[in-house]
Amino acid sequence: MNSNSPPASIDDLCQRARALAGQSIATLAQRQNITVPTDLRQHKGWQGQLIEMSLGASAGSKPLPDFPKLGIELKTIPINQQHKPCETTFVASIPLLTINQETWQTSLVRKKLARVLWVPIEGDRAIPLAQRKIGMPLLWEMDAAFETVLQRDWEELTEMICLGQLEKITARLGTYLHVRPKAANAKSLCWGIGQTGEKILTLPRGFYLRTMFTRELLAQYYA
DNA sequence: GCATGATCATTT
DNA sequence: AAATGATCATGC
Repeated sequence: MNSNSPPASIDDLCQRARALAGQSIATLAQRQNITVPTDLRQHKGWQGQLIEMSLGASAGSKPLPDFPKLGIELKTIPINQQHKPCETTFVASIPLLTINQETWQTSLVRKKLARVLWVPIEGDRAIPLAQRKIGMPLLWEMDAAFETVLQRDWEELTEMICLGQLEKITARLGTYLHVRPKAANAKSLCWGIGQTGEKILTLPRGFYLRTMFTRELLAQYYA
């Protein structure tokens, strides 16, 4: 599914990424010999995988960064007509029963967000998918200012999960990071910790980045 | 079920 | 219009 070789270096990756800017989804799909779906309703991950292939990322569901050798995570980010992110960004699933063993320093969230190649893509549903264009990618490293806020969010939300306050957690909590369901449907359940410390069946949850976070991030570099 | 990739659809 | 809560596809 991927005949593209992985980038040999960060410079190599950056060059490849920059070369995508201005290209359309149709163009990239043709190069990979794949068909563009009418829309993303039943193909929600398709666009991300197209970019992975186009940049030589290791495809598949391995729990590794997209570019293992470089330690870089790839994230596409849908942007509106004002070039602002119009969706949240999924970061990681939450191991509800064992996250008490984690700290911010050891957390998957911190690992995944340490270095990210953000690839903006037009996401306006009025634009046919095939015609949407790639924006200028940004190789980003978490800085102290962002980390301070992310850490605080992570610690507050993680504490609530550990204390059995799962049912009190809503997506309204958290400045940059928040917690939302991450499931196939409402019947997909997993075990979590309830109010009195008992195990309860609940929806799987994940950490997501608010649009405000990616909006500020992109604005810093493209302002 | 949980990892990968997210967007959809409804509410606010 | 933006945010929240729900959902879709695929592989192991």
